[in-house]
Amino acid sequence: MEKEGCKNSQFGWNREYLVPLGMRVFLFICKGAISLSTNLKTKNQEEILRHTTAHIMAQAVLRLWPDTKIAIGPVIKNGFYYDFDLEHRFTPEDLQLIEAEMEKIIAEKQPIIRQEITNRDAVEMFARQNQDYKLELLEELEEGEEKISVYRQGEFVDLCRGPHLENTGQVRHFKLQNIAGAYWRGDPRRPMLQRIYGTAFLSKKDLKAHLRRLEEAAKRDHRLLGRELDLFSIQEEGPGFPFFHPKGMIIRNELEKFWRQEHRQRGYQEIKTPILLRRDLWHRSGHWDHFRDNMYFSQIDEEDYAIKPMNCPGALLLYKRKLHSYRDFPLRLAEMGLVHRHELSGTLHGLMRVRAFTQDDAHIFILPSQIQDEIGKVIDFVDDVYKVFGFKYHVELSTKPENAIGDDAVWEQATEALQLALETKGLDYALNEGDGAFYGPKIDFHLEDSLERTWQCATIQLDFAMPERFDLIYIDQDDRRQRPVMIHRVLYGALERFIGILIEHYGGAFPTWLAPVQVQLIPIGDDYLPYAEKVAASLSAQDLRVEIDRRAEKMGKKIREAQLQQIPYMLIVGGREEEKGQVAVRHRREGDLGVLSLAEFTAKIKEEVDLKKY
RNA sequence: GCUGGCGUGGCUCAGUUGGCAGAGCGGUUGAUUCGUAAUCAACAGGCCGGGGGUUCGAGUCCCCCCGCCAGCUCCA
Repeated sequence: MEKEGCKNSQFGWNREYLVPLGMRVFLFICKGAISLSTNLKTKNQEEILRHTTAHIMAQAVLRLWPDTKIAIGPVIKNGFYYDFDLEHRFTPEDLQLIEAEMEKIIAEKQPIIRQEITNRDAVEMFARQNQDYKLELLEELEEGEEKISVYRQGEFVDLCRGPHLENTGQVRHFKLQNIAGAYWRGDPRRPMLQRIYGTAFLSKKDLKAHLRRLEEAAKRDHRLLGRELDLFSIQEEGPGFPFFHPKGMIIRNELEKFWRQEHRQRGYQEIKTPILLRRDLWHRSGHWDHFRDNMYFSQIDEEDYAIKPMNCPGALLLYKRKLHSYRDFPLRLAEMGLVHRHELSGTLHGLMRVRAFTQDDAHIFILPSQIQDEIGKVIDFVDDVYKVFGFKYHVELSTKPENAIGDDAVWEQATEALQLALETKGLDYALNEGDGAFYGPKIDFHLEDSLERTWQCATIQLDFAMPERFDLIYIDQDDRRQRPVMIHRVLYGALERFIGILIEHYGGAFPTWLAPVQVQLIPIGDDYLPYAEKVAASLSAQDLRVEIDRRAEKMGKKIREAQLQQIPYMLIVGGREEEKGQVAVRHRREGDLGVLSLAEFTAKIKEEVDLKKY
């Protein structure tokens, strides 16, 4: 590796950034630097590139606003960010300014030098620069690491593990994307910093492709499509409380229909529990202590009530209405339960994050000996359902949170049971420490949407605590009273969020079984309206959703609008079709499919609907 | 909730230094009856998010509130 630049740079440093006397500087310079020519995997190369770009961005910001305190600047999926603390508030125009300054730093081809210094020397150096956040980071490093590494490029130096590129000139294709607030160390009690997000790629082509992908994803935004396709809306009068329009209801109802079929086949019974229940129930369940901040309350006849944020207490009351035998188990009670949660206003997001939503819940009461088997069945159920939609997902196991009920031994037992079930199924999973529900550990299924964000949808929670609190019992084979175990689970998660994800997943082009309008009839002129009516009636009789475009518009316009509405099939009917009892079929993706008899078309689309093809 | 940005017909957006609220799309009506992604014309449509203030005069300037957007935190 060529080190020429490094030599020069020794003299290029700004005085105040000079290493304190006596500090042991290891100038094996580019040792921690990585040349782009090395045959590292592209992903690692991209990460290194992005990390270096983050440093260049911080350097540029410091040049433009010298009083800036820099916090941290890690690589994230598809990019990087850096957090800054400064008086000036960044504007979108500033991003261009910063980019221009970055271009200068890149043109300077500054060598990037790794140095290993003692913590004390680092403290001295960052103290001189008033980099308080770095000092805080150093305090935490103090214990473990004697030597810490810093990376230097020109006048800029940052506490960093590396690795980095050899010099700033190797960064070519980058873009600063947006500005946002972020708490220091993610802690709401700490100062709010200004975060700049950006990305960088090895080639111009990759960068362009990535930016194009983002644009494409933005076009699929369910909030946009929800309006364009007239599926739902959220009015100013009810932030976080979505309205479902007639077309959105069709999707919702189809999802529920599918859900009910599947549950019936798997031995679930459906229930419905009230939305409002007395407040003392919520004390008993632990929600008052652990979930109060997210709950809505009300008064009826001077009694305090709570609007349910979860369905479990209702299901528990239903369980307790009679004595159960071990022979009843697994007792599977499913509920499309409408819950309300007071989410922070800033977190609301279309259908993805709302304040009222319908969980496709179920509470399964089992013997302790049935845990493995039943959890396995639920895992299979989730997989079967997601397959129908063609979703990618990953699984996480969440363990005991700080804010929990029940003792440690029980938690351990429950967590191990879930772990075992996952391993039995051979599923890879990530461990999510401390992220369980307050009453039990859980397995979460995360779906990936078009922007590569992940959303928690299905979750399976094992609960020993609620049965205890509600003193649930069953009678075992020896006529003794025993405590059942309870599983809480959802598949879609929340219908609202799931629909939001579906909208983005399909880009509005719903598979025919879900499409609000499955067939759009397009008569070429008024003369053929009667025939169109006849065709429509025939299809409707087959339980298909048909609309006729009766407007006095030209065919081209009717087709265009049906295309924009992403209607799966357009049937163009004129004199030629009427004569032979046929329809001219156009598919939204495949275009003109030619002429079919009405019977042929009906059979084709029926099959597509029945098989839930997508 | 926090930080920053933004609110003008249904939608996308114009609107000089404060001086008569506009366009395109959509809608309605009329004409047109058409063969695989936009026919023509006319008309209607706005408490410029809400409330205070400054001013002879506020869409425009100031303050408060509400909502939305990007994130943070939190979550189905």
